[in-house]
Amino acid sequence: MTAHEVSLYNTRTRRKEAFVPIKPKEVKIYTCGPTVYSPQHIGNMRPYMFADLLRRTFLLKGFSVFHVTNITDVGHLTDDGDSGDDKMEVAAKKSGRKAEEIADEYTAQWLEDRRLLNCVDPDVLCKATDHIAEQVALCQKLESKGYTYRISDGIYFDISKFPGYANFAKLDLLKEGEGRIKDVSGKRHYADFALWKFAEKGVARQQEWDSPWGRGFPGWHLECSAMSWRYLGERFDIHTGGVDHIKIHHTNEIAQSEAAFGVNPWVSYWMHNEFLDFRGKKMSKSLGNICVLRDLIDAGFHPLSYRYFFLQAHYRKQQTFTDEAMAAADKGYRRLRAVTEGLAGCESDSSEEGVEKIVQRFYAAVYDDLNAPQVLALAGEVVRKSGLSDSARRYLVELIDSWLGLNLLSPLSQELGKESDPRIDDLVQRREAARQEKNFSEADRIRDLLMDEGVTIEDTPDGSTWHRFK
RNA sequence: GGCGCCGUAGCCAAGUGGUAAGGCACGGGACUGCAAAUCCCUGAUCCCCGGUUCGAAUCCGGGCGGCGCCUCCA
Repeated sequence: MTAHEVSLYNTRTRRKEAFVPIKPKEVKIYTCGPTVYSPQHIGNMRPYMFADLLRRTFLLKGFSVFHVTNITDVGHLTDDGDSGDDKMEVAAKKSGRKAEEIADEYTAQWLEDRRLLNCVDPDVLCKATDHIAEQVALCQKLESKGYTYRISDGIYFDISKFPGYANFAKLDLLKEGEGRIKDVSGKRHYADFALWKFAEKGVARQQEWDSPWGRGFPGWHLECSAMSWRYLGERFDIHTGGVDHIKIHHTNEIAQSEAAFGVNPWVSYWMHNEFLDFRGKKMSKSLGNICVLRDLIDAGFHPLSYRYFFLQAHYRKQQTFTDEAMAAADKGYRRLRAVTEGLAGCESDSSEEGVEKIVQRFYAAVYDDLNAPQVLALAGEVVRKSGLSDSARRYLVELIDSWLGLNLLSPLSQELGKESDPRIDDLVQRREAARQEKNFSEADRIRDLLMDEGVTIEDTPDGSTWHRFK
Protein backbone atom coordinates (compact mmCIF):
# COMPACT_ATOMS: atom_id res chain seq x y z
CA MET A 1 0.00 0.00 0.00
CA THR A 2 1.14 3.50 -0.62
CA ALA A 3 0.32 7.02 0.31
CA HIS A 4 0.10 8.25 -3.25
CA GLU A 5 -3.34 9.25 -4.31
CA VAL A 6 -4.69 8.46 -7.74
CA SER A 7 -4.88 11.52 -9.97
CA LEU A 8 -6.92 11.30 -13.17
CA TYR A 9 -7.73 13.72 -15.97
CA ASN A 10 -11.45 14.33 -15.91
CA THR A 11 -13.04 15.50 -19.15
CA ARG A 12 -16.02 16.80 -17.20
CA THR A 13 -13.90 19.40 -15.39
CA ARG A 14 -11.03 19.54 -17.89
CA ARG A 15 -8.57 19.04 -15.07
CA LYS A 16 -6.47 16.41 -13.42
CA GLU A 17 -8.18 15.58 -10.14
CA ALA A 18 -7.55 13.42 -7.11
CA PHE A 19 -9.81 10.39 -7.41
CA VAL A 20 -12.52 10.16 -4.75
CA PRO A 21 -14.75 7.08 -5.05
CA ILE A 22 -18.47 7.14 -4.35
CA LYS A 23 -17.96 4.26 -1.92
CA PRO A 24 -14.61 3.92 -0.14
CA LYS A 25 -12.22 1.40 -1.67
CA GLU A 26 -14.59 0.62 -4.51
CA VAL A 27 -14.61 1.77 -8.10
CA LYS A 28 -17.26 1.20 -10.73
CA ILE A 29 -16.17 1.65 -14.32
CA TYR A 30 -18.13 1.63 -17.58
CA THR A 31 -16.30 1.42 -20.90
CA CYS A 32 -17.94 2.15 -24.24
CA GLY A 33 -17.35 -0.99 -26.28
CA PRO A 34 -17.31 -1.77 -29.99
CA THR A 35 -20.08 -1.69 -32.55
CA VAL A 36 -19.63 -5.13 -34.03
CA TYR A 37 -20.51 -4.56 -37.66
CA SER A 38 -16.90 -4.75 -38.91
CA PRO A 39 -13.44 -5.78 -37.67
CA GLN A 40 -11.86 -3.80 -34.87
CA HIS A 41 -8.58 -2.33 -36.10
CA ILE A 42 -5.56 -1.59 -33.94
CA GLY A 43 -6.69 1.97 -33.33
CA ASN A 44 -10.00 0.66 -32.05
CA MET A 45 -8.11 -1.40 -29.50
CA ARG A 46 -6.56 1.63 -27.84
CA PRO A 47 -9.57 2.36 -25.61
CA TYR A 48 -9.59 -1.19 -24.30
CA MET A 49 -5.90 -1.23 -23.48
CA PHE A 50 -6.41 2.12 -21.80
CA ALA A 51 -9.38 0.83 -19.78
CA ASP A 52 -7.33 -2.22 -18.87
CA LEU A 53 -4.61 0.01 -17.44
CA LEU A 54 -7.21 1.94 -15.49
CA ARG A 55 -8.60 -1.25 -14.04
CA ARG A 56 -5.14 -2.49 -13.10
CA THR A 57 -4.41 0.85 -11.47
CA PHE A 58 -7.22 0.40 -8.97
CA LEU A 59 -6.31 -3.22 -8.30
CA LEU A 60 -2.82 -2.00 -7.48
CA LYS A 61 -4.37 0.53 -5.14
CA GLY A 62 -6.25 -2.21 -3.35
CA PHE A 63 -9.71 -1.22 -4.55
CA SER A 64 -12.40 -3.66 -5.49
CA VAL A 65 -13.13 -3.03 -9.14
CA PHE A 66 -16.37 -3.61 -11.01
CA HIS A 67 -15.94 -3.07 -14.71
CA VAL A 68 -18.69 -3.15 -17.33
CA THR A 69 -18.19 -3.03 -21.10
CA ASN A 70 -20.93 -3.09 -23.69
CA ILE A 71 -21.15 -4.56 -27.15
CA THR A 72 -23.29 -2.56 -29.53
CA ASP A 73 -25.12 -4.94 -31.83
CA VAL A 74 -28.12 -2.83 -32.73
CA GLY A 75 -29.22 0.77 -33.16
CA HIS A 76 -25.94 2.45 -34.04
CA LEU A 77 -26.84 4.47 -37.12
CA THR A 78 -24.53 5.39 -39.94
CA ASP A 79 -25.45 8.98 -39.29
CA ASP A 80 -25.93 10.75 -36.00
CA GLY A 81 -28.66 13.00 -37.30
CA ASP A 82 -31.00 10.09 -36.54
CA SER A 83 -31.79 9.58 -40.20
CA GLY A 84 -29.14 7.07 -41.29
CA ASP A 85 -29.40 3.35 -41.44
CA ASP A 86 -28.54 0.94 -38.68
CA LYS A 87 -24.97 -0.24 -39.12
CA MET A 88 -25.79 -3.82 -38.27
CA GLU A 89 -28.62 -3.90 -40.80
CA VAL A 90 -26.45 -2.37 -43.49
CA ALA A 91 -23.70 -4.92 -42.89
CA ALA A 92 -26.22 -7.73 -42.94
CA LYS A 93 -27.78 -6.55 -46.18
CA LYS A 94 -24.44 -6.14 -47.85
CA SER A 95 -23.19 -9.61 -47.01
CA GLY A 96 -26.48 -11.43 -47.20
CA ARG A 97 -26.01 -12.76 -43.69
CA LYS A 98 -27.88 -12.44 -40.46
CA ALA A 99 -27.09 -9.43 -38.30
CA GLU A 100 -26.62 -11.74 -35.37
CA GLU A 101 -24.13 -13.85 -37.26
CA ILE A 102 -22.10 -10.78 -38.16
CA ALA A 103 -22.20 -9.53 -34.60
CA ASP A 104 -21.00 -12.89 -33.29
CA GLU A 105 -18.13 -13.03 -35.74
CA TYR A 106 -16.76 -9.59 -34.95
CA THR A 107 -17.40 -9.96 -31.25
CA ALA A 108 -15.33 -13.13 -31.27
CA GLN A 109 -12.54 -11.39 -33.12
CA TRP A 110 -12.59 -8.50 -30.70
CA LEU A 111 -12.45 -10.83 -27.71
CA GLU A 112 -9.56 -12.71 -29.26
CA ASP A 113 -7.64 -9.49 -29.88
CA ARG A 114 -8.32 -8.38 -26.31
CA ARG A 115 -6.92 -11.67 -25.08
CA LEU A 116 -3.83 -11.37 -27.28
CA LEU A 117 -3.28 -7.87 -25.91
CA ASN A 118 -3.66 -9.05 -22.31
CA CYS A 119 -6.73 -6.97 -21.59
CA VAL A 120 -8.41 -8.49 -18.56
CA ASP A 121 -12.03 -9.38 -19.20
CA PRO A 122 -14.58 -6.96 -17.75
CA ASP A 123 -16.76 -8.25 -14.93
CA VAL A 124 -19.77 -7.77 -17.16
CA LEU A 125 -19.80 -7.87 -20.94
CA CYS A 126 -23.24 -6.89 -22.10
CA LYS A 127 -24.93 -6.80 -25.49
CA ALA A 128 -27.47 -4.16 -26.40
CA THR A 129 -29.84 -6.77 -27.88
CA ASP A 130 -29.89 -8.62 -24.55
CA HIS A 131 -31.09 -5.49 -22.77
CA ILE A 132 -34.03 -4.23 -24.77
CA ALA A 133 -36.28 -4.35 -21.69
CA GLU A 134 -33.95 -2.06 -19.74
CA GLN A 135 -33.82 0.37 -22.63
CA VAL A 136 -37.58 0.43 -22.96
CA ALA A 137 -37.87 0.97 -19.21
CA LEU A 138 -35.46 3.89 -19.31
CA CYS A 139 -37.31 5.44 -22.21
CA GLN A 140 -40.59 5.09 -20.31
CA LYS A 141 -39.02 6.73 -17.30
CA LEU A 142 -37.98 9.68 -19.42
CA GLU A 143 -41.39 9.83 -21.01
CA SER A 144 -43.17 9.89 -17.66
CA LYS A 145 -40.94 12.74 -16.54
CA GLY A 146 -41.79 14.74 -19.63
CA TYR A 147 -38.42 14.70 -21.35
CA THR A 148 -39.62 13.14 -24.59
CA TYR A 149 -41.85 13.80 -27.56
CA ARG A 150 -43.21 11.56 -30.24
CA ILE A 151 -42.99 12.12 -33.96
CA SER A 152 -43.70 9.83 -36.87
CA ASP A 153 -40.17 8.51 -36.81
CA GLY A 154 -39.81 7.67 -33.15
CA ILE A 155 -39.54 8.85 -29.56
CA TYR A 156 -37.10 11.71 -29.13
CA PHE A 157 -35.29 13.30 -26.20
CA ASP A 158 -36.12 16.99 -25.91
CA ILE A 159 -32.89 18.77 -24.99
CA SER A 160 -34.70 22.02 -24.24
CA LYS A 161 -36.00 20.29 -21.09
CA PHE A 162 -32.44 19.66 -19.96
CA PRO A 163 -30.75 23.06 -19.50
CA GLY A 164 -27.21 21.77 -18.91
CA TYR A 165 -27.11 19.87 -22.20
CA ALA A 166 -24.26 21.84 -23.75
CA ASN A 167 -22.02 21.96 -20.66
CA PHE A 168 -20.14 18.71 -20.88
CA ALA A 169 -18.75 19.23 -24.35
CA LYS A 170 -18.87 23.05 -24.12
CA LEU A 171 -21.12 23.10 -27.15
CA ASP A 172 -22.29 26.22 -28.86
CA LEU A 173 -25.73 25.02 -29.82
CA LEU A 174 -26.63 28.02 -31.93
CA LYS A 175 -23.69 27.58 -34.21
CA GLU A 176 -23.04 23.90 -34.48
CA GLY A 177 -24.79 21.71 -37.00
CA GLU A 178 -27.72 24.01 -37.60
CA GLY A 179 -28.69 22.18 -40.73
CA ARG A 180 -29.23 18.86 -39.11
CA ILE A 181 -32.79 19.50 -38.04
CA LYS A 182 -33.85 18.95 -41.62
CA ASP A 183 -32.75 15.33 -41.46
CA VAL A 184 -35.79 14.11 -39.60
CA SER A 185 -39.02 15.95 -40.04
CA GLY A 186 -40.60 16.87 -36.76
CA LYS A 187 -37.41 17.12 -34.72
CA ARG A 188 -37.65 20.30 -32.68
CA HIS A 189 -33.94 20.87 -32.27
CA TYR A 190 -31.15 19.40 -34.34
CA ALA A 191 -29.50 18.01 -31.20
CA ASP A 192 -32.62 16.17 -30.02
CA PHE A 193 -31.89 12.49 -30.36
CA ALA A 194 -33.79 9.26 -30.87
CA LEU A 195 -34.50 7.09 -27.85
CA TRP A 196 -36.69 4.64 -29.73
CA LYS A 197 -37.03 4.40 -33.49
CA PHE A 198 -40.10 2.98 -35.12
CA ALA A 199 -39.75 0.20 -37.63
CA GLU A 200 -40.64 1.58 -41.04
CA LYS A 201 -43.75 0.15 -42.57
CA GLY A 202 -42.96 -2.24 -45.37
CA VAL A 203 -39.23 -2.36 -44.59
CA ALA A 204 -38.13 -5.70 -43.25
CA ARG A 205 -35.68 -5.31 -40.40
CA GLN A 206 -33.88 -8.26 -38.88
CA GLN A 207 -33.71 -6.57 -35.52
CA GLU A 208 -36.89 -5.13 -34.09
CA TRP A 209 -38.88 -5.55 -30.92
CA ASP A 210 -42.29 -4.74 -29.46
CA SER A 211 -42.53 -1.76 -27.18
CA PRO A 212 -45.21 0.45 -25.63
CA TRP A 213 -44.80 2.63 -28.73
CA GLY A 214 -45.04 -0.16 -31.26
CA ARG A 215 -42.43 -2.22 -33.04
CA GLY A 216 -39.02 -0.72 -33.43
CA PHE A 217 -35.51 -0.61 -32.04
CA PRO A 218 -33.58 1.44 -29.49
CA GLY A 219 -31.50 4.50 -30.31
CA TRP A 220 -27.80 3.98 -29.92
CA HIS A 221 -27.20 6.32 -26.98
CA LEU A 222 -29.80 4.64 -24.83
CA GLU A 223 -28.01 1.34 -24.37
CA CYS A 224 -25.08 2.69 -22.37
CA SER A 225 -27.34 4.48 -19.91
CA ALA A 226 -29.66 1.50 -19.62
CA MET A 227 -26.99 -1.13 -19.12
CA SER A 228 -24.86 0.91 -16.75
CA TRP A 229 -28.07 1.55 -14.81
CA ARG A 230 -28.68 -2.16 -14.47
CA TYR A 231 -25.15 -3.16 -13.52
CA LEU A 232 -23.71 -0.08 -11.84
CA GLY A 233 -26.73 1.77 -10.49
CA GLU A 234 -27.90 5.34 -10.90
CA ARG A 235 -24.45 6.79 -10.26
CA PHE A 236 -20.98 5.42 -10.76
CA ASP A 237 -17.35 6.49 -10.69
CA ILE A 238 -15.74 6.38 -14.12
CA HIS A 239 -16.91 6.23 -17.71
CA THR A 240 -14.33 5.75 -20.46
CA GLY A 241 -14.32 5.95 -24.24
CA GLY A 242 -12.72 7.59 -27.25
CA VAL A 243 -12.55 11.40 -27.60
CA ASP A 244 -14.86 11.25 -30.59
CA HIS A 245 -17.76 10.40 -28.29
CA ILE A 246 -17.56 13.53 -26.17
CA LYS A 247 -19.76 15.79 -28.26
CA ILE A 248 -22.66 13.56 -29.13
CA HIS A 249 -22.71 10.12 -27.58
CA HIS A 250 -21.54 11.02 -24.11
CA THR A 251 -23.37 14.32 -24.08
CA ASN A 252 -26.57 12.42 -24.84
CA GLU A 253 -25.87 9.72 -22.30
CA ILE A 254 -25.44 12.36 -19.64
CA ALA A 255 -28.62 14.18 -20.62
CA GLN A 256 -30.84 11.12 -20.56
CA SER A 257 -29.29 9.62 -17.44
CA GLU A 258 -29.28 12.75 -15.32
CA ALA A 259 -32.80 13.50 -16.46
CA ALA A 260 -34.05 9.99 -15.73
CA PHE A 261 -32.32 9.45 -12.41
CA GLY A 262 -32.34 13.01 -11.13
CA VAL A 263 -28.64 12.89 -10.32
CA ASN A 264 -25.80 15.32 -10.99
CA PRO A 265 -23.20 14.34 -11.75
CA TRP A 266 -24.33 10.97 -13.02
CA VAL A 267 -20.69 9.93 -13.52
CA SER A 268 -17.92 11.41 -11.39
CA TYR A 269 -15.02 11.03 -13.81
CA TRP A 270 -15.07 10.89 -17.59
CA MET A 271 -11.89 9.67 -19.22
CA HIS A 272 -11.16 9.70 -22.95
CA ASN A 273 -8.36 8.21 -24.97
CA GLU A 274 -6.98 9.99 -28.02
CA PHE A 275 -6.78 8.45 -31.48
CA LEU A 276 -4.12 6.49 -33.25
CA ASP A 277 -2.70 8.26 -36.29
CA PHE A 278 -1.62 6.38 -39.37
CA ARG A 279 0.33 8.10 -42.12
CA GLY A 280 -0.56 11.53 -40.84
CA LYS A 281 -4.28 10.83 -40.49
CA LYS A 282 -6.30 9.09 -37.84
CA MET A 283 -6.78 5.41 -38.52
CA SER A 284 -10.43 4.91 -39.32
CA LYS A 285 -12.75 2.68 -41.22
CA SER A 286 -14.10 5.53 -43.29
CA LEU A 287 -10.63 6.57 -44.44
CA GLY A 288 -9.81 2.99 -45.25
CA ASN A 289 -6.36 3.15 -43.72
CA ILE A 290 -6.92 0.39 -41.24
CA CYS A 291 -4.74 -2.38 -39.95
CA VAL A 292 -5.90 -5.16 -37.65
CA LEU A 293 -3.91 -7.01 -35.03
CA ARG A 294 -3.81 -10.08 -37.25
CA ASP A 295 -1.93 -8.05 -39.87
CA LEU A 296 0.76 -7.23 -37.32
CA ILE A 297 1.05 -10.86 -36.26
CA ASP A 298 1.28 -11.97 -39.88
CA ALA A 299 4.07 -9.45 -40.38
CA GLY A 300 6.03 -11.27 -37.69
CA PHE A 301 5.33 -9.00 -34.73
CA HIS A 302 4.48 -10.36 -31.32
CA PRO A 303 0.93 -9.28 -30.37
CA LEU A 304 2.15 -7.88 -27.08
CA SER A 305 4.61 -5.73 -29.01
CA TYR A 306 1.56 -3.72 -29.97
CA ARG A 307 0.65 -3.35 -26.31
CA TYR A 308 4.24 -2.25 -25.71
CA PHE A 309 3.85 0.23 -28.55
CA PHE A 310 0.68 1.58 -26.97
CA LEU A 311 2.39 1.91 -23.59
CA GLN A 312 5.14 4.06 -25.10
CA ALA A 313 2.77 7.01 -25.47
CA HIS A 314 0.32 8.56 -23.05
CA TYR A 315 -3.31 7.48 -23.59
CA ARG A 316 -4.44 11.11 -23.81
CA LYS A 317 -2.17 11.99 -26.72
CA GLN A 318 -2.53 11.18 -30.39
CA GLN A 319 -0.03 8.47 -31.18
CA THR A 320 1.56 8.00 -34.57
CA PHE A 321 1.69 4.50 -35.96
CA THR A 322 4.37 3.83 -38.53
CA ASP A 323 5.97 0.62 -39.68
CA GLU A 324 9.26 1.85 -38.31
CA ALA A 325 7.76 2.66 -34.90
CA MET A 326 6.05 -0.72 -34.74
CA ALA A 327 9.28 -2.51 -35.62
CA ALA A 328 11.05 -0.49 -32.93
CA ALA A 329 8.45 -1.50 -30.37
CA ASP A 330 8.72 -5.15 -31.35
CA LYS A 331 12.49 -5.10 -31.01
CA GLY A 332 12.33 -3.24 -27.71
CA TYR A 333 9.74 -5.61 -26.32
CA ARG A 334 11.55 -8.78 -27.29
CA ARG A 335 14.83 -7.49 -25.90
CA LEU A 336 13.28 -6.47 -22.63
CA ARG A 337 11.51 -9.76 -22.25
CA ALA A 338 14.58 -11.77 -23.17
CA VAL A 339 16.19 -10.36 -20.03
CA THR A 340 13.20 -10.39 -17.70
CA GLU A 341 12.11 -13.96 -18.49
CA GLY A 342 15.43 -15.09 -17.08
CA LEU A 343 14.42 -13.71 -13.69
CA ALA A 344 11.39 -16.00 -13.42
CA GLY A 345 13.29 -18.66 -11.54
CA CYS A 346 14.75 -16.29 -8.94
CA GLU A 347 13.56 -15.72 -5.42
CA SER A 348 11.64 -12.52 -4.96
CA ASP A 349 13.17 -10.08 -2.48
CA SER A 350 11.76 -6.67 -1.64
CA SER A 351 14.04 -5.92 1.29
CA GLU A 352 17.13 -4.87 -0.63
CA GLU A 353 18.23 -1.27 -0.35
CA GLY A 354 17.08 0.79 -3.30
CA VAL A 355 13.98 -1.29 -4.00
CA GLU A 356 11.57 0.87 -2.04
CA LYS A 357 12.67 3.99 -3.85
CA ILE A 358 11.88 2.41 -7.22
CA VAL A 359 8.57 1.09 -5.92
CA GLN A 360 7.61 4.63 -4.95
CA ARG A 361 8.61 6.00 -8.34
CA PHE A 362 6.50 3.29 -9.93
CA TYR A 363 3.39 4.19 -7.94
CA ALA A 364 3.96 7.88 -8.55
CA ALA A 365 4.00 7.36 -12.33
CA VAL A 366 0.99 5.03 -12.37
CA TYR A 367 -1.12 7.23 -10.15
CA ASP A 368 -0.24 10.36 -12.12
CA ASP A 369 -2.96 9.84 -14.72
CA LEU A 370 -1.54 6.51 -15.88
CA ASN A 371 1.87 7.58 -17.10
CA ALA A 372 2.72 4.37 -18.91
CA PRO A 373 5.73 5.72 -20.82
CA GLN A 374 7.46 6.52 -17.55
CA VAL A 375 6.63 3.13 -16.09
CA LEU A 376 8.03 1.46 -19.19
CA ALA A 377 11.20 3.50 -18.86
CA LEU A 378 11.38 2.49 -15.21
CA ALA A 379 11.11 -1.17 -16.14
CA GLY A 380 14.07 -0.78 -18.46
CA GLU A 381 16.03 0.97 -15.76
CA VAL A 382 15.33 -1.78 -13.22
CA VAL A 383 16.41 -4.48 -15.60
CA ARG A 384 19.49 -2.86 -17.08
CA LYS A 385 20.79 -0.08 -14.90
CA SER A 386 19.67 -0.45 -11.31
CA GLY A 387 22.59 -2.54 -10.10
CA LEU A 388 20.16 -4.52 -7.95
CA SER A 389 20.40 -8.26 -7.31
CA ASP A 390 18.39 -10.66 -9.45
CA SER A 391 15.96 -11.38 -6.63
CA ALA A 392 15.32 -7.68 -6.07
CA ARG A 393 14.85 -7.17 -9.81
CA ARG A 394 12.50 -10.12 -9.93
CA TYR A 395 10.37 -8.55 -7.23
CA LEU A 396 10.23 -5.23 -9.08
CA VAL A 397 9.59 -6.71 -12.51
CA GLU A 398 6.71 -8.75 -11.12
CA LEU A 399 5.20 -5.67 -9.49
CA ILE A 400 5.63 -3.45 -12.54
CA ASP A 401 4.37 -6.08 -14.94
CA SER A 402 1.23 -6.55 -12.89
CA TRP A 403 0.35 -3.12 -14.26
CA LEU A 404 1.98 -3.16 -17.69
CA GLY A 405 0.60 -6.61 -18.52
CA LEU A 406 3.46 -7.61 -20.80
CA ASN A 407 4.08 -11.18 -19.55
CA LEU A 408 7.61 -10.17 -18.68
CA LEU A 409 8.32 -13.21 -16.52
CA SER A 410 7.14 -15.92 -18.86
CA PRO A 411 9.51 -17.50 -21.34
CA LEU A 412 9.08 -16.10 -24.81
CA SER A 413 10.54 -19.11 -26.61
CA GLN A 414 8.08 -21.47 -24.96
CA GLU A 415 5.15 -19.22 -25.77
CA LEU A 416 6.04 -18.94 -29.42
CA GLY A 417 6.45 -22.68 -29.71
CA LYS A 418 9.73 -24.23 -30.79
CA GLU A 419 9.59 -25.13 -34.42
CA SER A 420 11.24 -28.34 -35.50
CA ASP A 421 12.44 -29.16 -38.97
CA PRO A 422 14.85 -32.08 -39.50
CA ARG A 423 16.04 -30.69 -42.81
CA ILE A 424 17.13 -27.42 -41.26
CA ASP A 425 18.62 -29.22 -38.27
CA ASP A 426 20.65 -31.25 -40.70
CA LEU A 427 21.87 -28.18 -42.59
CA VAL A 428 22.86 -26.50 -39.35
CA GLN A 429 24.80 -29.60 -38.34
CA ARG A 430 26.57 -29.74 -41.68
CA ARG A 431 27.54 -26.11 -41.25
CA GLU A 432 28.88 -26.90 -37.78
CA ALA A 433 30.96 -29.71 -39.21
CA ALA A 434 32.33 -27.44 -41.93
CA ARG A 435 33.27 -24.88 -39.30
CA GLN A 436 35.13 -27.54 -37.32
CA GLU A 437 37.13 -28.29 -40.44
CA LYS A 438 37.70 -24.58 -40.97
CA ASN A 439 35.86 -24.86 -44.26
CA PHE A 440 34.32 -21.44 -43.79
CA SER A 441 33.23 -20.89 -47.35
CA GLU A 442 31.02 -23.99 -47.11
CA ALA A 443 29.75 -22.90 -43.67
CA ASP A 444 28.86 -19.46 -44.97
CA ARG A 445 27.24 -20.93 -48.06
CA ILE A 446 24.86 -22.93 -45.85
CA ARG A 447 24.19 -19.91 -43.66
CA ASP A 448 23.32 -17.78 -46.69
CA LEU A 449 21.10 -20.54 -47.98
CA LEU A 450 19.12 -20.62 -44.75
CA MET A 451 19.03 -16.84 -44.60
CA ASP A 452 17.35 -16.78 -48.00
CA GLU A 453 14.50 -18.87 -46.70
CA GLY A 454 14.05 -16.77 -43.59
CA VAL A 455 16.09 -18.76 -41.10
CA THR A 456 18.78 -17.13 -39.02
CA ILE A 457 21.52 -18.97 -37.14
CA GLU A 458 22.87 -18.00 -33.76
CA ASP A 459 26.17 -19.43 -32.57
CA THR A 460 26.51 -19.91 -28.84
CA PRO A 461 29.19 -21.60 -26.73
CA ASP A 462 26.86 -24.61 -26.53
CA GLY A 463 26.45 -24.91 -30.28
CA SER A 464 24.31 -23.32 -32.95
CA THR A 465 20.58 -22.68 -32.80
CA TRP A 466 18.24 -21.35 -35.44
CA HIS A 467 14.90 -19.66 -35.75
CA ARG A 468 12.70 -18.20 -38.40
CA PHE A 469 12.56 -14.45 -38.57
CA LYS A 470 9.86 -14.29 -41.20
C1' G B 1 -16.77 29.45 -39.41
C1' G B 2 -17.06 27.34 -33.97
C1' C B 3 -14.64 24.24 -30.20
C1' G B 4 -10.29 21.44 -28.80
C1' C B 5 -5.37 19.19 -29.25
C1' C B 6 -0.39 19.13 -30.86
C1' G B 7 4.72 20.78 -32.93
C1' U B 8 10.97 17.80 -28.16
C1' A B 9 17.38 14.28 -31.54
C1' G B 10 16.69 10.05 -38.13
C1' C B 11 11.80 7.51 -36.20
C1' C B 12 8.18 6.57 -31.89
C1' A B 13 8.00 9.52 -27.56
C1' A B 14 8.23 11.18 -21.60
C1' G B 15 8.96 15.74 -19.15
C1' U B 16 4.46 21.52 -18.19
C1' G B 17 9.08 27.01 -14.16
C1' G B 18 15.25 25.29 -12.15
C1' U B 19 19.71 23.89 -16.58
C1' A B 20 16.23 17.73 -21.70
C1' A B 21 13.31 9.92 -19.44
C1' G B 22 13.02 5.65 -22.35
C1' G B 23 12.74 2.54 -26.91
C1' C B 24 14.40 1.86 -32.04
C1' A B 25 17.78 3.24 -35.93
C1' C B 26 22.84 5.24 -37.09
C1' G B 27 28.14 5.43 -35.71
C1' G B 28 32.35 3.45 -32.58
C1' G B 29 34.16 -0.63 -29.44
C1' A B 30 34.05 -5.81 -27.16
C1' C B 31 32.88 -10.80 -28.60
C1' U B 32 33.11 -13.92 -33.45
C1' G B 33 36.88 -17.42 -38.56
C1' C B 34 33.37 -13.61 -40.64
C1' A B 35 28.47 -12.72 -39.14
C1' A B 36 24.08 -12.99 -36.12
C1' A B 37 22.69 -12.50 -30.99
C1' U B 38 24.53 -10.02 -26.65
C1' C B 39 27.19 -6.16 -23.90
C1' C B 40 29.58 -1.10 -23.55
C1' C B 41 30.02 3.97 -25.52
C1' U B 42 28.00 7.92 -28.50
C1' G B 43 23.53 12.34 -30.29
C1' A B 44 18.91 17.29 -29.24
C1' U B 45 18.52 23.47 -25.67
C1' C B 46 12.96 21.54 -27.12
C1' C B 47 8.82 25.12 -34.83
C1' C B 48 9.73 30.84 -35.19
C1' C B 49 9.44 35.90 -32.91
C1' G B 50 8.47 38.87 -28.65
C1' G B 51 7.23 39.16 -23.32
C1' U B 52 7.01 37.70 -17.83
C1' U B 53 10.87 35.69 -14.42
C1' C B 54 16.97 35.35 -10.89
C1' G B 55 15.71 31.24 -14.15
C1' A B 56 11.08 28.61 -19.44
C1' A B 57 10.80 23.17 -23.68
C1' U B 58 7.50 24.19 -19.55
C1' C B 59 3.67 30.72 -18.29
C1' C B 60 1.63 35.01 -21.62
C1' G B 61 1.06 37.35 -26.70
C1' G B 62 1.78 36.93 -32.03
C1' G B 63 3.11 33.96 -36.14
C1' C B 64 3.97 29.31 -39.08
C1' G B 65 2.80 24.09 -39.46
C1' G B 66 0.01 19.47 -38.36
C1' C B 67 -4.32 16.94 -36.30
C1' G B 68 -9.22 16.02 -34.19
C1' C B 69 -14.51 17.09 -33.36
C1' C B 70 -18.80 19.97 -35.22
C1' U B 71 -21.31 14.20 -40.51
C1' C B 72 -20.01 7.46 -39.41
C1' C B 73 -15.63 6.59 -36.49
C1' A B 74 -12.19 4.36 -30.40
